[in-house]
Amino acid sequence: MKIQGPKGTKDVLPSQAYKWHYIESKIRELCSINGYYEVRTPVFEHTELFERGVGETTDIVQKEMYTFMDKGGRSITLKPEGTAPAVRAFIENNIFNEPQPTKMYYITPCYRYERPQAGRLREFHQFGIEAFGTQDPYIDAEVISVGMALFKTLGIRNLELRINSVGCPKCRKEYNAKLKAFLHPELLHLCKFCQDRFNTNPLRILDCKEEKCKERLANAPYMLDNLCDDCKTHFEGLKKGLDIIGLDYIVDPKIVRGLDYYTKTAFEIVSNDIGSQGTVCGGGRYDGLIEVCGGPSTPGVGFGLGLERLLLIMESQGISIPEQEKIQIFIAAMGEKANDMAMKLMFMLREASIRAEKDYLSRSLKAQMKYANKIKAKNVIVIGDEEIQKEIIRIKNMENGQEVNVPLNNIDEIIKEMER
RNA sequence: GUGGGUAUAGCUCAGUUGGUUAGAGCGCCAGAUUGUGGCUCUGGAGGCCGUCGGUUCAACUCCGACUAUCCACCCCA
Repeated sequence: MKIQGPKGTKDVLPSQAYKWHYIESKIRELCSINGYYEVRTPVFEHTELFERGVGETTDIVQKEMYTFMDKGGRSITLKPEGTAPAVRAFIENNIFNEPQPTKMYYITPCYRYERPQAGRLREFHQFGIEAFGTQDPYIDAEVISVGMALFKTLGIRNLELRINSVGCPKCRKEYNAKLKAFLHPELLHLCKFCQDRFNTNPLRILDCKEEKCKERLANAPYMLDNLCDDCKTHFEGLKKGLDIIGLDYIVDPKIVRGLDYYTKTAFEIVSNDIGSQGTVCGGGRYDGLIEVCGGPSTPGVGFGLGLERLLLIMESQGISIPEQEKIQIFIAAMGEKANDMAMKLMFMLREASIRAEKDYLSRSLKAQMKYANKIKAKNVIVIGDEEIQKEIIRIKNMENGQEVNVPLNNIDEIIKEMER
């Protein structure tokens, strides 16, 4: 019986890995320019970190985590997101004692037990950044700008930046009461999902796509209109910050984040090109999270960005990625002696950092030429008895078909000829 | 967790109203005079038609279950 990869996982094959390398290199370059430094945290953490950090009531914690007992009887969970582990590392290593803000980024696999669909896997990869230690709304704008800059450098178009404020614990509590008071008499007229949401996540009701719900909720109060002075000032600061750096945005009072830790700023970057899972980047501020995880009261802001979704958008927009480097020279050999010579020559060329390759399947010369063509080798060296005897090899340029003779033992000359 | 689609060669897919040796294109391998690729031509390998059960004289084709996969809901990156 054939063994398959687990549901919701995807191999990145050798012929495709260059796409990931390309995106990762762009990310690292961008983070460096913006002053974010990489943090690498384990793929698994104590379950409690996510229960506290992500929130006990969230779908992620309640039904989507890969949780198991290790042999020491500890409850372990594969990370479902990157922020909580980054926060844990920040606290555990006392980074809060260093000059603030602390700006870090990560590229990491994440695990969520969900039904796979377009743009959603059980193992997926996230690029995220976090800025700890300041409440300045301009750093919220900076964080958003890093996400937007990545899309820009990759040539991705047609994205929408949507921003909102989800308030702070103080004003959210008042607002929740107000919202529930509004919703309660409407409850029977809403769809069954919304009736469930009333208890679990009333904010989500505002985002329901059912027509009848939309009608009933036309006059519902929004968090955005009920912010306390502090949160209101912060949101104005964010908008001003985005204006200053010239980022277009849409204020969308319906944006809700699914993780409990968000406060004030919430934002999404959305694409219409990849099906229903259009949010490619989502994030916001989480001023209570570090304290909840056992650290000193410290504000923070960040985002997570799905790399598979990023790749999907690039694919659907026909954005080309520089291909991986091809073999520079293929060494075709005829006969045992020539094969030994090819082996030696190949390693000498590689020592000189030339991407050289030879035949390993005892193919005929013709088949070796075909193979060289197929792997897009730029040049082919042909070695046979005649060449060994004369100590001269022939280099063929595969683009124009021209051949030249070069002394067998002169690596410099060979390299010069093939770069011609 | 809920709903819908799909399952035939390595890949993308055909396969007539159930009927006898299951096909194509691409890919792979080998040839087209003796030591040279791309184009073309010829040949070859490769399928328990997802699995199990049922209907039938007869099932790739019809029915059921299971599994896998895709898409959508939920939710999220």
